[in-house]
Order: sequence, then C-alpha cells, then structure tokens
Amino acid sequence: MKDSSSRQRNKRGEGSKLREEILQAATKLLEETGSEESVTLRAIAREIGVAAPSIYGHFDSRESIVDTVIDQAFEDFFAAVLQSTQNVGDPVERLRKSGVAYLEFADEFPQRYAILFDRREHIEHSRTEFHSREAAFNALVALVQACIDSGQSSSDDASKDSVAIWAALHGLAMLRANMKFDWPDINDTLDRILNGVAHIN
Amino acid sequence: MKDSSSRQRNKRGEGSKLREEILQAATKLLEETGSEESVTLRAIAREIGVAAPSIYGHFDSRESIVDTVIDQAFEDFFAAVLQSTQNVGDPVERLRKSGVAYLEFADEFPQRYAILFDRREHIEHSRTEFHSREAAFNALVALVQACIDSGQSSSDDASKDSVAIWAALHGLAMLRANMKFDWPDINDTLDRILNGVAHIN
DNA sequence: TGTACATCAGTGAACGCGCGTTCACTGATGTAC
DNA sequence: TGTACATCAGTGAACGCGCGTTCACTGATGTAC
Repeated sequence: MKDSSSRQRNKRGEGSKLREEILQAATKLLEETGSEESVTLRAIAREIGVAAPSIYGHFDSRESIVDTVIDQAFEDFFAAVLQSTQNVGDPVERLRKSGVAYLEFADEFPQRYAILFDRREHIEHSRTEFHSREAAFNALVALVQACIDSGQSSSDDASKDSVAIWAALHGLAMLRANMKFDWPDINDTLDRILNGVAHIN
Repeated sequence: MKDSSSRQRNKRGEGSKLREEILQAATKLLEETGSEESVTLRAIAREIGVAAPSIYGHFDSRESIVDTVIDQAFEDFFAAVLQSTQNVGDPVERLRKSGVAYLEFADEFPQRYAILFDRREHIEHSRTEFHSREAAFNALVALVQACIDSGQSSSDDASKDSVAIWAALHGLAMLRANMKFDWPDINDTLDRILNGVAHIN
C-alpha cells in the first residue's frame, strides 16, 4: 500500500489517470486477496493513497468498479486465447494452443479467471458478457468442427463435445487453483482431455 | 424467516436442539443466497427466531458454524456418490452411476457443492477435509483401474485419467450452476466425458 | 405435598469495526484580460 | 507582464448500516428436602 503522502495530485486534464489507478488497484486486490468482496472501495483508496470519496469522480459505485475489472479480465482472457493461435494453420494444433493458453491464463491470474465464470449474479445481469462468452464458445465449436473436417477428429458432434471440453478445462483450472494436490503435468492432462473428448485420432 | 414470537424455548436437556436448528438455518441461507459471506451469524439468528448471542451457547464463532456446514456437506456428498454404486458389480456401470450421482448432487445443492471445492483458504487450513477429498479421489482411481482390469477401458494411466475425469465433472457442475447456457442433456455430456477420457471401449 | 434453589436456555443492550456513500470544502493550476 | 478568477482534482468529517462478539441478566424448569 502506498503512503498517502507519496501521491502527487494529477495535473489538470490528467484526472482520468486516477481511473486507471483505481482499476489497477482493484485488480491487484482481487488477485492478492482472492475474493471479490474484499475488493472494497476503501481498500482501493488505501492502496492508491487517496481519500475514499475521490473515487466517485470516476465511478458511480463500488459495483461499477468491479464490473469494469471483470469486463477487462474477460477481454484479456479472450485475447490471450485468440492470440495463441495466430499464424497456426493446423486445427488440431490450434486447439491445443488454445487449451494451453486457456490454462496458462488461469494459472497466472487465478482470481481473475475464476471471477469470469464463477459469479452467478453478475452473469445473470450482464447481457454483454453473456454474448462474449457465447462468442468464445462458438469459436471452440468451430475449432473442433475444423478438426473433424480435416479428418483429424472422429467426434460425432462438435458442439456437444465442445461442452465437455470446456467443462474439463474449466474444472481443471479451478481445481488446480483451489486444491492442494499432487497435480500431474498440466500438458499431459490437457492432452488426455483433448485427445479423449475431442476424439483426436 | 420465522417470527421470533413463534419460537418456544427448548426444554431443559434439549438445548442442543438449537444446535441443529443453527446448522439447518446456515445451510438454508447458504443454498438460498448463494454466497458464503451472506451466511452471517445474525442472519442465522433471524432465520431461527432467536437472539444473536444465543448462538454462542453452541458455537464458538461464526466461522465454526460455516466449517461445520461444509464438513457436513462433504459427508453428504461423498455418501450420495458412494451409495449410488451399492449393489452394482460392473465397474463401468459403477463409474457411470457415480458420475450421475456426482452431477445430481451438484445440480440439487449447487451452493453446497460449490463450497466443497471452491474455497481456497478453508481448504488450505483443513487437514481433515484434505484427507477426505484424497480418499474420494482414490476411490475414483480404483474405479477406473477396475474398468481397465476388466478389459472395458483402454486407459494407460488410471490416476492421470482420473484427474481429467474429476476436472470435467467439476467443471460441468460449476458451469451448469453458474452460467446461463443452452446446456445439452447432462447424461449425454457425462457419457462423452467418461467414454472419451476413461477410454471405455 | 409444598417450597427453596440451582440450573439451564436464552435475552437485550452495548461495544467497536469497516463499509458505501454524501456533503460542503480546499487549494493548486491554468487562463483571460 | 501581472493578477483575478474559474476550473479541476481531490479532501475530511460525517451519516447510517450490519456485522461479530461480550456482558450482565432473566425467567422458566426441574429437583432436593
């Protein structure tokens, strides 16, 4: 936590810098404390070294900060997975790289990952997010279908097998983040999931 | 919530009945509100129709109530899964029945299920629980091994494939509880997971 | 059988805490003249 | 160039709230004599 005396007031016209600091502090708190409810408005203010009411210049409420952090986390996550398949032609390879990127993001930012798929209320209220997730799922289905089309997968239903793949990746990510366990190599588990469920020949 | 005037004080020697009421109320609150932190000591007291300090006759702290609820949930869960394979000889059938029971418990008591595998701090502190989970996992490995031994599975590693199976079941349970989605039939997804990852012939 | 008394189940008021949020404000910074 | 002033970034005190927990207590119930 910064000492409040160390912070310099932003210059005129640069007030929106505080907005970025708020989001960074909230993200840091989320990742470090590991629970959304400990990302309090006052903790964010403390972290930045600012008085609590200063935040209201940039966000309406505590909730809107958390919502913004989650939206950003989803964008980061989706971008990381998409980016992993850049310049990769072979669909099986794309599928594997996506899986690796998925699990790596969850390993590196477990709390940010968890909050994406783990918040019942938020998900129910956010239409935008629902559609992002749907788009991400459709991308997975397309990838599995491409493996089928190229003769590398004997899956009889890309969509239904994608549900199983998604579940397995999500479960693995969550369990690895939450449970002490003598986990086998993550790439091995990933291969078992993809080979088995996606029926890669 | 009961009206506090409706509650009759327990007779002498029956004071421990309140203990049961506390646990029931905490479980109900957990399941209904869907988050552990809203299971407050005062909410429990309100639910029962009792003054908040009355709880201290039966539990040291709010935390010990929640811990007890979780321990109980784990026992219920494990018992439900075990019981599903009673009188079933064929290992593949046992594996399937276990999977169905696993997902049914998660569907019926999503919050109680989620709290079992989803609480980083609690899990880190509870040795007993860790061992219960380990026992449950070992039972799964033994089941997969039995499928291999009976020639019904071509898995090359019961333990590693069990990790993948566990991950897939957990992920499916969590996603179904948390996400609005046009989920395919749960038995179909379960079959895809077991057939694919456990290499059932 | 009656009564004094110990025990037990549970209460009501109070505590300090951290929270989100509101409010009237301050003081530095840049700009118009 | 100097100065008055508007604007902007941020503050400090206060609010009401629900929380976990402590404390001294009350009053019904069963028991010993």
